[in-house]
Amino acid sequence: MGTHRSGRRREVGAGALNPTDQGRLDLDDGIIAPSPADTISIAEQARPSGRVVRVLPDVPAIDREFDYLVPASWGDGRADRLQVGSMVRVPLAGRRVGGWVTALDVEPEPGITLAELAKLSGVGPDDELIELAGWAAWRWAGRRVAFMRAASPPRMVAAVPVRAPRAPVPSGPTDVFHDAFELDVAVVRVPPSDDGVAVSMAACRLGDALIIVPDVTRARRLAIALRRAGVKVALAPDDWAMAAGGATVVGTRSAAWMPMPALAAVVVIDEHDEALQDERTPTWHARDVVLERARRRGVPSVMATPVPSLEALRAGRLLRLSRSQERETWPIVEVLDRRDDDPAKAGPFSEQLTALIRGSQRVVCVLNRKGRSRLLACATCGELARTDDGTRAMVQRDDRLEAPDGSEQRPVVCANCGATRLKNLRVGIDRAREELAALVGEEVAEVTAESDELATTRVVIGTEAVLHRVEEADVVVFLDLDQELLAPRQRTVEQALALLARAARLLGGRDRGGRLVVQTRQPDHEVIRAAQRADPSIVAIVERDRRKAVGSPPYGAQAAVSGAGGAELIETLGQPPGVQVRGPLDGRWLLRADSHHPLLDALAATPRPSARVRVEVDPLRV
DNA sequence: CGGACAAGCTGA
DNA sequence: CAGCTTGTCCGG
Repeated sequence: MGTHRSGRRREVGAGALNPTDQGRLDLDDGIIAPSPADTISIAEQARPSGRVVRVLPDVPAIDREFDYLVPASWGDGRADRLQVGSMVRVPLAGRRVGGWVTALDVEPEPGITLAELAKLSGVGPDDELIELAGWAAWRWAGRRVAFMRAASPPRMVAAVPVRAPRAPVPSGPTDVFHDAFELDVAVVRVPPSDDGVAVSMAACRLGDALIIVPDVTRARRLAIALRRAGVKVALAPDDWAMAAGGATVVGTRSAAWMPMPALAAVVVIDEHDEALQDERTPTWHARDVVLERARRRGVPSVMATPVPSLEALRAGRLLRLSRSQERETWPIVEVLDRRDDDPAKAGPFSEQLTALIRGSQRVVCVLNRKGRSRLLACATCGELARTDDGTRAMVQRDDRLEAPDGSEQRPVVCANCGATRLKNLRVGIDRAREELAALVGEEVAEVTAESDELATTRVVIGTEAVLHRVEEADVVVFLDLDQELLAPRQRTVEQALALLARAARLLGGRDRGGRLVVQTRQPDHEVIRAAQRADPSIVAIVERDRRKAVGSPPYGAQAAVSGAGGAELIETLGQPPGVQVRGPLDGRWLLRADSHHPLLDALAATPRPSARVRVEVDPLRV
């Protein structure tokens, strides 16, 4: 043996991934003809007589299926309980590993001595989820095992409970949500303070619904609300067994992989939220997983969000309130233009702002300090140091201004007045808190993601996390929205508007009188205009045109390749038709294509090097 | 991933 | 050339 090693290459042809058959990756090895010596040994091998099943071992690096014999001793009933998706333990290369049964009663490849299954551990993902895992492995250039894990119960489940007859859910209003489920895929633009109960109830009236929310707190709340209304709800991932028996499922992004034997409708609440995407590779997005699931099952999907992403708008039809109605659902937005403030002595608090904070009830100040990007402004005229297209902040490196990706450079000169002295606008949150406390003459609490007690002071300050920790406010102030507007990220602008929508949730609609205050040096920015006019379309249109022009998602496909094995992967990938390869920049390559298929098919057909590779499809940072 | 085995390196 | 490290292959 050993003479035909190099012939063992996995063939995953583009043909295996046409739209009707995307779930199947052909994982059989294309084995070349064995040598004569091998042929004799194969001929002498007796065909196994017992049942043979195919198993995908739970070892990400292997990502291949193997055949095993069902032990004769399993005639005690275990053999009957064995099904596609069963979780088993199998011997593999001298050790025992977990795995999933992916096919029953298969014809084993000849010439191989089969080992026996070692243990039947429990119930796992069904056919639908196994196929979906195959599709997701293609869609995010990941390993099937990663998705099979996501689709498996958190603790072993011995058997699926039999479901009691479904209690009817009382009929409800013929509202926008009712209409939305008449479409295949719909996006409903909801008020910023919408809690998702109405859309969820509309889904539950159709049968078992799969409902995705961005965080656990909302999942629990929603589950309680639905149970009160008489819906049988399984909370993901703990109620896995209940879901497998048939129930409405509510949960965070992991819920996208819960078993849904009687799926009737899919709901994604706060579709714009970045928490729906896994930041570890594979960087799968729960929205895209459940939309694909619904499509395959032929059931409707509704995404509800105050600020739909372009991906959502492209996937489904937009339904919205009338202009005047939608306007009522957003708070009043006040813009404090800081371009006129003396940059030499302007701190984070303008005079107007100080007065406003003194004269209000509950105030929440947001000063985001995520990311390391500094923000520079001209010390003379206050103009921000931005790239030519004005979309990103430039940083100072040695004697030059540079774009974060190095694509643009210029001397340290203000683009507006030509002055050469710049000032760093960044202020630490600690200093801002002290300054604010001195200005208002009272205690100001700092709220961070880590702080566990709710702040009791009238005025609080914090990073973005404060918007998740405080339920209600009369004034929410963004001390420095420019930080958000110029962050060197993909979807920066959409995320900035999402942040304002999140603040709007604490304030309620126009009639409550709450105020959303924004300090900025870009008062005409589309994000600010969109919030002022309560019209997220303003951002969507600008952003759509921008992304179409450069072909970024969803108007093109991107993948970032990095890690020790990156160079090798790029090498074997070569130059597939319709795929552009750029880089490396800081050890990272960027692949681009006009659509997913050429890019993802090429990645699927490229064997992974043994060294670690990170492939991010449609990455958040470019 | 982790074991097996081969090829390469070192020191006496 | 034993004894060890490093690299590559492969698993049913």
